[in-house]
Amino acid sequence: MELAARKQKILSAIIETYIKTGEPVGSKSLISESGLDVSSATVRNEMADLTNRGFLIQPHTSAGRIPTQQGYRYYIDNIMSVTPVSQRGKEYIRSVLYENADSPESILQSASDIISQLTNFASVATTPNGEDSRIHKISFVQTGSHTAMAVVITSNGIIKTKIFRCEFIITPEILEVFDKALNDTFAGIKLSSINQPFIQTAAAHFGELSLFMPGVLMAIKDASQRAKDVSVCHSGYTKLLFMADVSFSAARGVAEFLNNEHDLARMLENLPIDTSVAIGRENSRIELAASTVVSTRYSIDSNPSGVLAVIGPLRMNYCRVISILECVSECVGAMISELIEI
Amino acid sequence: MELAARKQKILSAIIETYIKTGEPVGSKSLISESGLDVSSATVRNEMADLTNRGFLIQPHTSAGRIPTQQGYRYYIDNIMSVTPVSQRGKEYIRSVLYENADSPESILQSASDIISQLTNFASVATTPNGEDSRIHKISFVQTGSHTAMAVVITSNGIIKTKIFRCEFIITPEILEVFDKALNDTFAGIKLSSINQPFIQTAAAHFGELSLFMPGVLMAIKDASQRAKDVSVCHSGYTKLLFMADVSFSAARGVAEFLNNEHDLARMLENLPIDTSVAIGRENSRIELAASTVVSTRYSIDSNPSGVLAVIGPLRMNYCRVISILECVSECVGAMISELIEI
DNA sequence: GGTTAGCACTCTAACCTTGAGAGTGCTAAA
DNA sequence: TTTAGCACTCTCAAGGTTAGAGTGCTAACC
Repeated sequence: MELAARKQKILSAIIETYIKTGEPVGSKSLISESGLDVSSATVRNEMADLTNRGFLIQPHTSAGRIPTQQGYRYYIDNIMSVTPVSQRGKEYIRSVLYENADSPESILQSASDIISQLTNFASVATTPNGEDSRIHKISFVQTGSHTAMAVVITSNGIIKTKIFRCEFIITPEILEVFDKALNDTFAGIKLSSINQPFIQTAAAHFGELSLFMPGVLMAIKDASQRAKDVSVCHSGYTKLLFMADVSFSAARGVAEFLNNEHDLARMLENLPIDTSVAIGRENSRIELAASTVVSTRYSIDSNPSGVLAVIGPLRMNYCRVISILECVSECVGAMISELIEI
Repeated sequence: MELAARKQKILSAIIETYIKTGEPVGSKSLISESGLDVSSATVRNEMADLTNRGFLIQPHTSAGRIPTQQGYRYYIDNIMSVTPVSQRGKEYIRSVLYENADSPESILQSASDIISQLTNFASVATTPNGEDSRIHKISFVQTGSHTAMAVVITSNGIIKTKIFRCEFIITPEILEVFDKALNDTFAGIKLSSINQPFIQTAAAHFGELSLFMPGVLMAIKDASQRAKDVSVCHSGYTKLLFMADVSFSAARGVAEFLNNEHDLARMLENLPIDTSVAIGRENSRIELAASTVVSTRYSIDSNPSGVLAVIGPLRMNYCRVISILECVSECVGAMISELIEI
């Protein structure tokens, strides 16, 4: 549905005013604020039409108009143009991310923090999906007389550790045996194929050595599992409380959904590759029917990987949020790519 | 201030009814619910007296009474008796904690989770203070051609890792040199003395070897720092939203305080050793003036260590919360002690 | 002296009414 | 096609009313 130029202009002005003020926008206040060169009556006619077509609604007869989900959608798709973050802003973002650039997880946590800080909304970031990555190396560190830590390093740079316990006293020699046997067995194996049957087959393969191994094998399975699973960093959840135009019970629903890492990860996994905006009921989850999720994926070595997203009310400065997300995404992608190459 | 037996009985009945219902308790409804063998007029006289003495207040003239901070205090100190968690409950708690019993941190996270789940309030748990503990061992794991992970194990069983980067290509031989040199230097050193000057002295001591070491030394300093610092596990923060008798802005203040890990850790550090209840303004933090913090410390090898705490409204079932906290505390202490011995 | 029945009193919460203000849609004229 | 004008609608805030809950006080009772 194409809108005439003036209708677009009026829709745009209403949305931008509403985003700024949070108040329903009336015909009179609109012309005084946005410098449209027509009378309020003309604006009223246009508004009535935009309302009929579903771009605006009136909370009640004597109130101004506010944008509908469809109104925001049209604005985002056809009117809004995103200006990238300024050079100075970009440098600031990069410097903040750089402070904790040791591991993908810490970069993503910083990313989530800074997105939340800059947008003032809740923010989440997922680690790259490890479904296709493989075991690169397994190492062991003795941590006690009966305990040791397995360190699993994957081909996509994720490092997971797991402490395990043995019935017998651990010696450097035993760890060496573990190291050799397990790297022989696991190196190059896809994380997704390390499941219970695989572990059992491996144990059988080790013969009598396997008697020593239940703890080790479970530790490796656990660490591989966690390396494969997408984990979710988040920041600024308390900011959800201050989404004024959302009811208390809706905020409660959102908070509970976000705290359920499993469901959240699944929803984030299904988001598209490009920057996208899911407004209200466009979201796949009913809990988010009164929220907007703006998301993008960062790329590692040009392959789209994890998600960065902002969760906020429908009424948000989409331009600003998208530009921040894209800037952080670019920096995160570059940093993680660099981290893995080395 | 000692209260006569009947006054105690009435105060107790009012508090217990109020905790259950959340409604101000009137003289008439009190006798019908709590089986006191006197008339409502007598109860009214006693209530008037308890109000004069500061144990109760009336929200307004025509409402019933609700307990004041002082009322709760008297109830907790002189009336309430805590019945320990049932055997079955205890077994349940232990089994949940056992699922993730690899490290102190994971035990404490599970502890926080289960406390929040059982009490339906927000819960926090701190790791043991590492101020007095020492470096037990440092190990290295190669993670990339230019990166490696330092693993710092402390005398109190905390294990921290930190990835660092070197300008040169890392080989097993180099890591061996690091291992030897650094264990010689750091083993037995108190975490609290590993600061910037110490690192510089150590670097000077290494002579030309130190040129290779800036990344390593910083990694060890960082890991030691984190092993020393108390870290805070938390759970159920969203439950703060549903504390009905607290205003929205107060909930906001609490949420923001809890999200500030540094201030929160400092407050928790200053809590007493025994189980304690800080009601409303008894809390050291102004943000918690409308909340109650119930806390206890778990003991590692009979030494009081970190804190387990519940943060909720004044109106909570203190009996139940205290018994749950003490039960979890006992289990956590035993598990961490066991973990370290091994 | 402690306890109780009775009663006047107070206060809130819920409801209604009212008026001001904001914004609209429609109509007729430009 | 645009605009001025106007009657209309609806919300919000303020003020008023009523029912109900709970109180404190007094006088009688044990």
